[in-house]
Amino acid sequence: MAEAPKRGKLQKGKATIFDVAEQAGVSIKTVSRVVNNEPNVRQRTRDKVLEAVGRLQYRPNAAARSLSGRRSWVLGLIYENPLEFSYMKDVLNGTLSACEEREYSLLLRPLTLPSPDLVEHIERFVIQARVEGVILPAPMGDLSELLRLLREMKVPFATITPKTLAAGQVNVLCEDREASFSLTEFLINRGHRSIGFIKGDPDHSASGNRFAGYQQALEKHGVSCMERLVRQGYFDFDSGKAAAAELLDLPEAPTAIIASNDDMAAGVLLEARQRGLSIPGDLSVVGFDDTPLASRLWPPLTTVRQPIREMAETAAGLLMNKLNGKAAQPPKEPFACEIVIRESTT
Amino acid sequence: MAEAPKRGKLQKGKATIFDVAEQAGVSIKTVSRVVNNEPNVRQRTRDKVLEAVGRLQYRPNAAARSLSGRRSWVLGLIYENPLEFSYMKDVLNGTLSACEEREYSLLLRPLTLPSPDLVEHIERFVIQARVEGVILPAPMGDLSELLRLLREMKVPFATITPKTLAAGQVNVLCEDREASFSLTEFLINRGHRSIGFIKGDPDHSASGNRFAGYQQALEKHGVSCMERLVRQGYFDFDSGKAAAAELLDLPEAPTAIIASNDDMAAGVLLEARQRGLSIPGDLSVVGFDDTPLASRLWPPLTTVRQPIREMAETAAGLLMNKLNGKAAQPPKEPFACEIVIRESTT
DNA sequence: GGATGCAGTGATAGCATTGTCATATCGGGC
DNA sequence: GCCCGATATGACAATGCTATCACTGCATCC
Repeated sequence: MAEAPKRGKLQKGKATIFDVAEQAGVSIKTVSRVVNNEPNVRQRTRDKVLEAVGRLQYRPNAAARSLSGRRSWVLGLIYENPLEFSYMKDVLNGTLSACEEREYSLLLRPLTLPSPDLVEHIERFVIQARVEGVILPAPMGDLSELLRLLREMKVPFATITPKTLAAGQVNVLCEDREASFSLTEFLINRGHRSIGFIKGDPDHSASGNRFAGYQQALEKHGVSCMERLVRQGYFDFDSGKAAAAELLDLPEAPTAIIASNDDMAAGVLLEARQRGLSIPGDLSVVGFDDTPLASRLWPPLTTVRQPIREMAETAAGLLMNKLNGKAAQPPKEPFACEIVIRESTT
Repeated sequence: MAEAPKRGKLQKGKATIFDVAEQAGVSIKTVSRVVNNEPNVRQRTRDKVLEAVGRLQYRPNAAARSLSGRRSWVLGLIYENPLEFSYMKDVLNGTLSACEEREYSLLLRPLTLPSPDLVEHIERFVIQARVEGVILPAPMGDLSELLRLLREMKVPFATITPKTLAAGQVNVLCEDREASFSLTEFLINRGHRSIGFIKGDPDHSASGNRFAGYQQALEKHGVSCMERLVRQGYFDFDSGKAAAAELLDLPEAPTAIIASNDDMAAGVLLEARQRGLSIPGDLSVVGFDDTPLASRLWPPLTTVRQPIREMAETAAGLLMNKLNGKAAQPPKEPFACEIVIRESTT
């Protein structure tokens, strides 16, 4: 009856910092130092503590750590809801892998646009979970209201977008314009002069950039950009098919069509096939993004690929550096895109 | 200099339960009651508190709540790493939506199999983040080591798998066998008697079930199941294509091929096309899962769809019910699958 | 009229960690 | 042998919440 033990009996995996301290014969603060790799702990002490940690299977309690340290070690990923999956798959993989490396957790926040309770959602996200920083893959970087809100809440964020944002922001650039330029040039070099273009959703800044690249390539090679060869699409299969129908109905139909993503290109392929056109004999078709779809279509699609996964990983990494006061961003490598030539082009 | 205020000046979104209590003129415990919808608070008091909450933009701090309440309000989703995306997309959407509804957070844990440090990963996940329960989409339910580990750690889990697990477990069943049975029967009814089958990865129990459904349908209709018409695949495009090549090389090639998923069916389509076969004229092809790919292929693929998203949502919901001591699972609805007939079959 | 019960409320003790600051120890230099 | 500055360690408060239990009224019961 002398003195109740400070903590209850140990249960596997439920050891606390007190148990470790007791086992190692040091104070809890020292355990904390060791566990967090802080300096000023003698090697012998460190070893003792680590041994106790191992024996007790001690794992610091994330909640306590975050409450006490006023750091949540949580990153948020805000993305557009009906998600373009092959893109988000890469974003997700890249972000997760960066988080894992630095022992951050990742919280997902799908957003259906337009979102009337955006503020509500984001506040919940940021205040309640105390999210430290947010990753904004395209097209979230285009939502000025969201950016404003995040700035107002003083939550650092990293964008993956074709748009250059204010300096000092973490901003990994998609080279959409360059990619589109190369792709168009590729077609021109193959002899095409009448090249149709199907734009993407106007709310995505990628759409504008891809179109701009197309225009610039045409201009460079002295091919006039004809408005009648440009159609509006919305990044989905059906709009691609519909736009292709219009283009192919033209008296002087184009000999090649650039769709602003692979899904629309798939639509073009279907429309062409239903008209009995041979591809690439009668019509060359190219897409964007090199989704898994591209290689499974018939014929396999020539497309252009950006290293999305790496870009996301970089964005998350830079963001975490910023959160931890590490050096300003290392010179952003330019993440070159790559044309993947398959059989849908002559 | 009389008495320092108990808390510092308010900053937007940083109000604590003390601030709310002060504003509302009640104790912090009462605020806690209101915020957590606990009973035994007079309506007038409740209103006062809610008003203060609104004015101060108070959001309970998740870390403090979880530390104090010994509940993390976090669910884990463990999935196979190179993810089959269209499947995981549905799983993710369903799980997230269930979590959102009940104000849980979701943590992701991709697992690359085989995983030598599975134990390490899971322990980190479960102990450090204090994950309360885990969702295991197929094929994670097949990893007996993982299940054993979770049981040992006393972490409840919910599986989405064709396999029936021990009673009392949350276990949403995929009707793979039934789906495959229907699909095979569909082909038989269309007159096919020589039906090839490409199995999936033998490590996924779905593979076995899909094959079993095929066999049973053949048997029911008195069509003998010929071993030479069955090939092993691994759920990927290339293995599907290779298996198709073997089947089509047969002296008496099948008139229809069932691939155990859409990606392999896409491989079959490509192989058939390269041999100049007309589809569905010379060969009918069907897949599984109704991925976006299925409707974009040429010809669009007849396939069978299971309501994965709903299944995941249900699994997560049941799991959370269990965690909160709610009634045992309501009679599991049988999540019927549906044959999606497109143009790849006669 | 005193005991009983219960809805409504609050004081206080955790929860498991990190931050702050004080203290102990060490290794030299003289 | 003593002092100094740096290094190493610990005591204790703070974090923001929930759990526990005690307390206050007030209606009900015999």
